[in-house]
Amino acid sequence: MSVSLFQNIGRKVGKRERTRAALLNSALGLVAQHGMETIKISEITKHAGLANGTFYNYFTDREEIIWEVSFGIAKEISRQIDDEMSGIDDAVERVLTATTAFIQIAVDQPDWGAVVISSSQHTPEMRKDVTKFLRADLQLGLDQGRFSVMLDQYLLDQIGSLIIVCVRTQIDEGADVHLTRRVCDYILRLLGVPLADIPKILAIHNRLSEASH
Amino acid sequence: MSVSLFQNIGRKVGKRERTRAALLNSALGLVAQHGMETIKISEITKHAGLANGTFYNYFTDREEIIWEVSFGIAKEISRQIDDEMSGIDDAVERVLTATTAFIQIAVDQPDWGAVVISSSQHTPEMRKDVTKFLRADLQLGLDQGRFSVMLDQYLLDQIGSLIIVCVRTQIDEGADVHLTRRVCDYILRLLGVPLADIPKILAIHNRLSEASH
DNA sequence: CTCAGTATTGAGAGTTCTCTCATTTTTGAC
DNA sequence: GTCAAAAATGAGAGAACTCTCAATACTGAG
Repeated sequence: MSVSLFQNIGRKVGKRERTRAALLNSALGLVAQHGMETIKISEITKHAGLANGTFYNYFTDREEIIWEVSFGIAKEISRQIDDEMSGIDDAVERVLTATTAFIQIAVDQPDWGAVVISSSQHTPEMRKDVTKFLRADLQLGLDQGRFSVMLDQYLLDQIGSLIIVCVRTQIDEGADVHLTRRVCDYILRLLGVPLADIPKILAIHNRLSEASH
Repeated sequence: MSVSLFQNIGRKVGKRERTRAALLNSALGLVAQHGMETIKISEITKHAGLANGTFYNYFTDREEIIWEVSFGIAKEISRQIDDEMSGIDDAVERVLTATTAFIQIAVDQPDWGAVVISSSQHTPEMRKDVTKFLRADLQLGLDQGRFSVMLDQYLLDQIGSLIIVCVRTQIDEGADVHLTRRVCDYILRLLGVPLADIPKILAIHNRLSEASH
């Protein structure tokens, strides 16, 4: 889990791929520290132990490497969430699992979390990506009569922003599973799950998620 | 309402104040267009019809003018909201009025809205300021037994983020009072107001706010 | 080991800004 | 109208980067 994202483990992987991965990793670390906007090419290469000019053998400009870093992380997080969700049928449980897993990953790997936060602000395209995995499950929950809310991009953006605030708070102030539980509570409230039902639902979810680890 | 914020209307106001206001207004417009980070001093002066060096007679650097712009807007919005809230006693109605007024102001004056959005991302201090006006009313609602939720900074940040998403959506896609009504709904749900009570509360609120205009 | 193909290097030309300051212009009290 | 104080000006020194490219170093197939 704590292995770098852009690392080709293959023994005899071409040098080209290794250098490329070094640059991507370096950029990932720096974006996490200083945000996406202010990062310098010369910092990326220096931090990767390479000469300035090497950057331009691999990327045309800052935009390009930032985009690839964001996209790589989004893809990897999606993959991990999909893994965790296989075999869960109940719509409510799926929403909670996806939310919890996403926050867990972003908080465990603060570099990733920082990039997710930056991306959600600067790359609207990425924002939709983050909430995409929720849409189908929310629709399922509506079909099952579990939610009472209007499903559209606005709702997804609102739920996404709750999740982002949860991640940001935990990155700033330290991991705290209570904050994750509270955001699950908030999301269920927002979706129109009756207040009286929520404690039981959360208890079941927490029991399930602890059992699976 | 559509008059510029940093404009001293006084007939014979000192030249110093007028130039200062011109710079602040220019910065406000540019921050709204290009965000807080990437704004250039030379753009500010050019857009204000002044020479480059003049900037430094008034501000030490970019940070300072950005801070003053943000602070000025936050103060003015607070003032306008306070006006609107005088004489409202019911905690729930106060929360809805403050929320609606804030969104209304930010959307009517997109420059202000853009700055509020930028500030909420880059200046944590400003984020607390924006939610400060809510804290007392939420406490009041808890005392009155109207809300069922734990009140702390995390809750305020979450509610603040719902409001910011509402503002951002309306700035991007055009003003739409339905989105404001929906965020009021979401906030009441999040605060633990029973689902069954919410439609009536919102109907009363909308009637009141239309009557007062 | 050889050598052609790859990859890396870093000096520097070019660009874009910030911030200073000697000079010029404007202001307003008398 | 005068004139000292206040304000504005803009050329330019300096800093910080980006991106290029000729030169150099490395790699691995034969």
